[in-house]
Amino acid sequence: MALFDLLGRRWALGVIWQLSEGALTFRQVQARCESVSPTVLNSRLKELTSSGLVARGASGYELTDKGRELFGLLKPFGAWSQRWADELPDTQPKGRL
Amino acid sequence: MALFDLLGRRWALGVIWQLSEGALTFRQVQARCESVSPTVLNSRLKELTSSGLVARGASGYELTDKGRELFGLLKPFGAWSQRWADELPDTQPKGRL
DNA sequence: TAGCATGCTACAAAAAGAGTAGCAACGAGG
DNA sequence: CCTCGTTGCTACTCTTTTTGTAGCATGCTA
Repeated sequence: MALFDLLGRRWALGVIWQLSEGALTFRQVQARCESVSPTVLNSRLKELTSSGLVARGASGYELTDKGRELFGLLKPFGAWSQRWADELPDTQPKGRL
Repeated sequence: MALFDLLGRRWALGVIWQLSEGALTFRQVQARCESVSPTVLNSRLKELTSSGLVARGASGYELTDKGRELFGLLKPFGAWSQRWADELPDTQPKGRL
């Protein structure tokens, strides 16, 4: 459950997803996750770093081996979410309570 | 990203995980996710229901076919998180900022 | 030295979540 | 019919998390 606690925070999954395509600087991550505030991004980055999923390399933040492992598990979600969105024409995927 | 937005809310992943073992009543889910408040549980359940991942059956809430598909993708996380927790002896998995 | 990008912190306001109470609806037992 | 217990859920208050905007310190280039 600790993993779900870590990943169940806003932008945690998004950051990992963005980082999977290669190392990114702080501001690059920020730009790709459009509405993420630097405060939260910094928190997520610290959490993910101290969890050994992300590390700082020469060219910015990047996934560690563990992080890439996790992304391997996460990758199928991309394709699945496509189909899911397609087959969900009548409901609002972004439905906020 | 809509999927990550949905799953990146507290207890969303946990609820799906619990429901994977069979239908549960509202209070049963509540009991298994120890610290989830009824307010949030109700929100998550509504969100997941309107996203077509969860439905109400005779014996409570249960995963739909889509929900079970998603759980199929989620399942490997269980084993992976074990190893991850083992290899992370010096940091706090529950580290709150 | 001036300019610019980067990583990050400060701070206040807003949103989400936790925790506790309690209500309406239902069935079982008396 | 009247309790008793269970269930799904809402109300309400308080705390934590997230947002949004500013801005600072550092490092590089010119």
